Amino acid sequence: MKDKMLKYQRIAEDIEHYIVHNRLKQGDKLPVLEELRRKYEVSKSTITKALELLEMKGIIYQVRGSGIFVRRHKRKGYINLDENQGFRSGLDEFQLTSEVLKLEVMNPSEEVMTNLSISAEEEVYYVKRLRFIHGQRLCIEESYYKKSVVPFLNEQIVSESIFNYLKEGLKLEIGFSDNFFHIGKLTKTEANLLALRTGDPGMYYESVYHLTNGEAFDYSKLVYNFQEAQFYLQINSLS
Amino acid sequence: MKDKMLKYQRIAEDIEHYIVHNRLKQGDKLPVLEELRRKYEVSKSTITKALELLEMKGIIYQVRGSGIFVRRHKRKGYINLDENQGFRSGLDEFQLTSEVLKLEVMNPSEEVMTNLSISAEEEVYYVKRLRFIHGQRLCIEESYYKKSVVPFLNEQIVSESIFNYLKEGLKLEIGFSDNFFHIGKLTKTEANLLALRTGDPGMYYESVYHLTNGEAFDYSKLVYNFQEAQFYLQINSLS
DNA sequence: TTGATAAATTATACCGGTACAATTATAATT
DNA sequence: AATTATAATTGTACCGGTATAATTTATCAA
Repeated sequence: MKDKMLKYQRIAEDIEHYIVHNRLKQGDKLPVLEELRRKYEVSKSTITKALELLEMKGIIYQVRGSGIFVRRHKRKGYINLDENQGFRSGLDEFQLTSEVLKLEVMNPSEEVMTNLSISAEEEVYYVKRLRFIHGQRLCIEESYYKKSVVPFLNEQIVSESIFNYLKEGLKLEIGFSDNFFHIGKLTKTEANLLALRTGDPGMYYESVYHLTNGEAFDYSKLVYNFQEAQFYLQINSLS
Repeated sequence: MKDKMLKYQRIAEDIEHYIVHNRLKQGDKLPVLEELRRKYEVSKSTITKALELLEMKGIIYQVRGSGIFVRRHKRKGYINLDENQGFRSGLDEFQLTSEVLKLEVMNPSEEVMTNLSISAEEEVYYVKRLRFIHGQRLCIEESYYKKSVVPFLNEQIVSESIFNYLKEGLKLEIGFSDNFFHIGKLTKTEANLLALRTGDPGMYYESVYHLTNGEAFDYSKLVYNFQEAQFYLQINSLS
């Protein structure tokens, strides 16, 4: 769990726990920087780094001349897109299960080659799953993993959280992802899998995940059930 | 334009321009940190800050021990949700126009009171627009602005970019926003406005915008045309 | 040629300092 | 009481330093 956590990470985590544990709400004031610095016995810049991390995560916001405040929104039950590597929603997990429809090694199609920037020779794992949230059909998921990065997958792993396996098992570090989506009408096949009707609304979501060194290793296509899926996204002004 | 730009902002902008101007692509290497430091004649930490900003914007990624690389995805025509304050898509703007359906001062409904954290007495501007992209119906937009923050709006302002007016005209600084969305079927009224059919797919998108001091000032509800709207979202692993 | 080992490169963590800008609290003035 | 000027608070910009971890390159041995 704590492979050798950095100071600022540990502090950020501690402050987040403090916020959650004490049930602080939007706008509540945290101790001032200098006070935090004394408490954790680190330099000012380390505290600043920790707070910056929390700010990016949408946990706090800082106001110059004023203080450090808690940032929280009220709505529950939304999938947080900011941290959708395995659908963790802050601290309380969603109850997700999966039915594996297909698992095989194959050569990439044109589409997969483009999105993963690989040649036709390079092999990929293909995983097709039906995912459930609280027992309801949430989405159809088709994923392609570079075999050179993810050398082994089996039914067992794939029926649980793949990203958890990638991080804990393979010690892969995910750096960033590109995500594309649009709305459309379900085909007959899709509708059948989601227990909906042909032509019903669906959200088509594509992701390309990259390691910290920039290498793309996973291309995934999802089709969401319009009745079950609702999303949250926090956006910070960058300046 | 350059109210008094900070060093790291100016440098970040310069590097971004360099990337665009020289048409660098995904994975291209930028000069090493020490070289940039010499070029811009600033301290290491200022360069670091500039690069951090570019990294958050999804322009570059950095690899320890290796270097600084350009991050670009290929797809065009997607609305970038990361910088959707007025729908700027990087450097090339979308061709957006608006038809104003309603503009008035009113007292907030329960829904608006909740989302803006205000009382029934506080007045808000209500703006309803139909927005077009390249002449096609893109979305219906209903926005509520706190009158205490946005004291004046007129037909002229509202028919153009409201956020541009808020930033340039009122010098408001937007800090962050909470965004919620889900998929559904269009009502008759919505379908009429978007020139679609009742029951066609639609994306329902809600935003709450906050100033840098944390105060919520704008609550907006959008309904997107499924045929026109496609979205892009870059997500960085935070650690 | 291969594969292991060492060295150089490069970004990041962390320190502690000064200066400054935005806000808030206090005092002075009307 | 309300306004205005002043001071204190507080987060941010920027500096330049040491140490370290990840990667790449160079070196050496088999």
